[in-house]
Amino acid sequence: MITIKDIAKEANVSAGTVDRVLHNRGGVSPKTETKIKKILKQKKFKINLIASSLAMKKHHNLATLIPQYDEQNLFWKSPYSGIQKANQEVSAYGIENNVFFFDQFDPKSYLKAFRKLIKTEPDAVVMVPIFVKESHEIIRLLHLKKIPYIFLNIDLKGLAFGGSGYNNLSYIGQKSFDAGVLSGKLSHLCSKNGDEFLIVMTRKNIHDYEAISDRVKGFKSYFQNNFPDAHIDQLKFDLSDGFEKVKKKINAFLTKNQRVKVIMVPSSRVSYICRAIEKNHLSRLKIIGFDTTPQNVEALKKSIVAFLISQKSFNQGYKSIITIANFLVHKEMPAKEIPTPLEIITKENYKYSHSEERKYYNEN
Amino acid sequence: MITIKDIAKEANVSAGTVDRVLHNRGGVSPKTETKIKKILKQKKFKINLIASSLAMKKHHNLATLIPQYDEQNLFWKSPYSGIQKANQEVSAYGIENNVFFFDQFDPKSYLKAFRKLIKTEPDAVVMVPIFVKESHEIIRLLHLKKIPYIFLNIDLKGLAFGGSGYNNLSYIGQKSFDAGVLSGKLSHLCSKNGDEFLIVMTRKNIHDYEAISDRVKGFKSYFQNNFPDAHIDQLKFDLSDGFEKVKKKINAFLTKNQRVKVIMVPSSRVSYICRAIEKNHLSRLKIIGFDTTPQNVEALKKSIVAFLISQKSFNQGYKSIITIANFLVHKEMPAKEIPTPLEIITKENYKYSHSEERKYYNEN
DNA sequence: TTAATTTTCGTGTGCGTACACAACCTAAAC
DNA sequence: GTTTAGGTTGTGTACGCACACGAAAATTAA
Repeated sequence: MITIKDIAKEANVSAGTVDRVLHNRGGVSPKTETKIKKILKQKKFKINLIASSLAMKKHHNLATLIPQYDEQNLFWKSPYSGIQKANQEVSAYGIENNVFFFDQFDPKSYLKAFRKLIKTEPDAVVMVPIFVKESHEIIRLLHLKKIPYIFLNIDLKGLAFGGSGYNNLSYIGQKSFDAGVLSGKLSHLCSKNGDEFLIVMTRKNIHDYEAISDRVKGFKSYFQNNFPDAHIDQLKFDLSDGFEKVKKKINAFLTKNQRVKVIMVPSSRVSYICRAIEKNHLSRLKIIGFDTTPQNVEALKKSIVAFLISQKSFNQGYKSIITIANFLVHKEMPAKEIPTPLEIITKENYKYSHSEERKYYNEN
Repeated sequence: MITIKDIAKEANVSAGTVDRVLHNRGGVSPKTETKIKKILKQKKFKINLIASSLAMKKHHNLATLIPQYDEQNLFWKSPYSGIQKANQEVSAYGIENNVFFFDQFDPKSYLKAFRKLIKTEPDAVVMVPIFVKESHEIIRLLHLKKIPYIFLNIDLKGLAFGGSGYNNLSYIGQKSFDAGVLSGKLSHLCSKNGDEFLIVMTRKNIHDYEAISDRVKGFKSYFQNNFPDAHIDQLKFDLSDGFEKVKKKINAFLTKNQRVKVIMVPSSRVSYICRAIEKNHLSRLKIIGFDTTPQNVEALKKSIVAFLISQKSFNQGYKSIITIANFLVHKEMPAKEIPTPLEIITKENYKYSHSEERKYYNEN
């Protein structure tokens, strides 16, 4: 292993000088600089990240703003687990991450959590910008205080204060449109000529609306581009609709439209829909949904759901922290968009995915 | 962040003493030991791995034995890229990995590469045990020299020298049978009642035989368990069969058996088979194959292939090195089997997978 | 009681890098 | 020739931990 000292000796200078050219810190004569650079290349010197980050050890202070999960809504447990794992890893680099939770249905709790957050004077923020108006305020403040921030899971677009768009370092999440396209492809693959398709939308989590509508757009666009004659129906339910009403409506529809053979549910509530569908309909249906919530996986295992498209939200949470940590410690500029893989999950490959995640689920 | 010094101060001892109880190095009175342990727990002290591995700096010496890739056979490029990435990461931990290549069709080159390898006196070995007899010899020597080893990609089973099986620390690779089951599921999903299925086997890479036959077994077992009436045909080609012969045979078969609608190729040679099939047949076929070689991905993008099941061999290579590095540095015992996720790749989600891998492909 | 051991513990150094500070050297200004 | 400013370079310390060495304390033997 080549060290700075080795290079220094070779170039007849001190380690400090080598360090200066390594970091373009200036104050080195052109002559010695080129000399050192040559030796650096020749000996293939690579900075020892271990020693480097130990030496830096600027204690960084992160903050994360995400929705609280509960029994009814486990979706946000997964990214939180990923965040926890990342927290553990980066703590050795002198990075501490404070997580602040809010109620995903209550804008006020969102602002309240942020006020607590900002008091800790974080060096960077990871946030899930659920509420448009409130997020705008939050981002304005972050912008003012020059605190870098990244978006997790929701790619909020909005006019920033210097012009152009928000200045989030990066967005980490799924490309919902493409996920929809994929669901279209899968739907088509498991259909035959003459089959009809049904999209079932629930609007339980209003904030998902953007992502859900993008998925629907992607789904439709797949057929538009490849099989424009395909017949696609759509059912919409609202928060106010109780389970019984959903049940009635959907089964009536399926009875009337016997040629519907594939159902796509563009949200994580596919298992809920499945429960509403009567057995005699289920047998002819291929059902495709999103996200590997415990209930959805259950339906997958029972072969009620054919495919789940996972956004690997555990990895999203994990990656968000790692990304911003690398930015703080190694000044590594992240990509503006870090899309999550679109993972196709079936009964047969579920057990091989999410293995690290399961470890964390059980530990907490 | 809690440091050893913090603990030492709290316990009115020196850092050295704390270090002794942390590593069970003995020479500490029971009284102070319990006291320190209590504070350790109470303060939730975690060793700073960064500083730890910097201080240890035991220079470990790894060795890897894998097949050489070439233009004809790009399969092994992918794990090698993963290994390279891992090499770079662990080099900071004072771990150096020497890679030795051999010709995957030549047992002699396998032994020759190993002889070179063993001269470097490695502390641990990552190997792809392609040849049964020769591997037995190699493993015997490793066993004798008490050098730990792990299997990559091929889970060779054999009687060891103390009894029971080989003592590889771990196997990292795909569970071929389950991959076959998955291919069965996908095949069935994109078929309709009365469709027939065709398995096309090529035996170009003889060493894959085990994995390939396991995939076929898995495929069949899926139908056995779920749709025992399904009609499954099988075509086998040999090394000696030229492309023209393959073409003739397969097209004749497809002409004769018009009800064949799904083809499963249990190897990475699916694009080769596709090239052999005439256009008029292709249009009615759904084709499923394995591994994301450049040619296969090309066929996927052209919608000739419907699904590829990827074994993420880049990750396999990467993980093999990381695993053994963790074993050497942190004495972390790996799982006996580390199965790779069974990733389902379609035209629509390809671009979101293998993103890190592509980076390495381009760099090298 | 003192000497010889053994147990228990503190100190110091090094791992490779980052960075502040000090020291030096050159050349211009007086 | 002396001063001074500016450009260059060397030195020292810290980061948190591991480990060797030796000192102090406790125990046993004489």
